[in-house]
Amino acid sequence: MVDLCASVDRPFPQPTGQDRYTISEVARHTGLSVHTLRWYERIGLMPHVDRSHTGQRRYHNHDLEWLAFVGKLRLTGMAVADMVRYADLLREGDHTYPERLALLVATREDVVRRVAELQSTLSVLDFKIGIYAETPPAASGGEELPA
Amino acid sequence: MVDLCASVDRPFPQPTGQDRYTISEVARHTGLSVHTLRWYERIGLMPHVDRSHTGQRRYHNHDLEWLAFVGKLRLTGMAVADMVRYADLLREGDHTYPERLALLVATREDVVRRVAELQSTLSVLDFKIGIYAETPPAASGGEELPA
DNA sequence: GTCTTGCCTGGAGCCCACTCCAACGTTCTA
DNA sequence: TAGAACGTTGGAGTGGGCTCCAGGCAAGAC
Repeated sequence: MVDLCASVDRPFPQPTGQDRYTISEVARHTGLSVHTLRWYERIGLMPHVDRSHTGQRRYHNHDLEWLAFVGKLRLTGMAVADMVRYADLLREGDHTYPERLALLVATREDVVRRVAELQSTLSVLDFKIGIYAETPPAASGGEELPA
Repeated sequence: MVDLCASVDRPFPQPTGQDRYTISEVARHTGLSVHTLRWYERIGLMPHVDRSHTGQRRYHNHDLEWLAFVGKLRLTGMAVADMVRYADLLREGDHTYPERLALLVATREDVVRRVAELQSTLSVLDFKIGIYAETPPAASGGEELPA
């Protein structure tokens, strides 16, 4: 892809909106470390990041969007290997469409299940917290157990 | 604590309800591996498990209850180290009451935050899945990106 | 007796997702 | 021209949460 903004190779800070970011800017923006950004690239989770004429990474807005999506997948608890799989499928083209959809649907089901699990832990926690709230510190009533 | 069921040292399977379980029975019951059960004990997450006269572990119902609670904490995503901390606090007695309560409340807040995060990933997933559902495989319309 | 099954122990090993390191290059500021 | 600040690489290290292993004991079945 031709870089339309290459006239000035602006080397430093840059308040966003320029579609040409250094690795540390992206780190600040995404909350990922520069280590992690480079690692994502090495393992194939981040496709072909553009480089400046001196070989430094220059991220574009579409890279930030991809990273945002990856961030969401990370929040779902999806394994990094599976995200790499998804990225691979995208690269491979249209015929991988069913597998990609299946991956997303499976992930969605996972998330729904995990939400339910968390809700169940919430009721246990609320029950315990309720006991603590009712019971004066001295008289430990319905307590768990440790000897 | 005196073991009221010790007359017969029943060596094998045992359908639950006897308040005297071998490690493999507990593993089956909890879904944890025997390795993990021993490991929990080593790191102080499991207090003083009773032993048979030959030195084998004999779990009681209160141990199963504790393990069930630990299982819930595990589902919350609480670190094992924090669970150990909680177990330690219980052992230390009533004066640790405020810290225990604080731990549970903090965990609860964590869970609530995680549920919100998961809900937000759900809407992203649904959006993507929607795109896949609308778009015929051939014409990949609003796709993410990988080059 | 010996075979099998189940249990014991301490310590090593494994997988995941980073995280850091050494050695070096590039560019801006003074 | 020097120094600071940022960037590059491949490979090693870290921490969490298990997981496995070797070597051995105990007890029922044949």
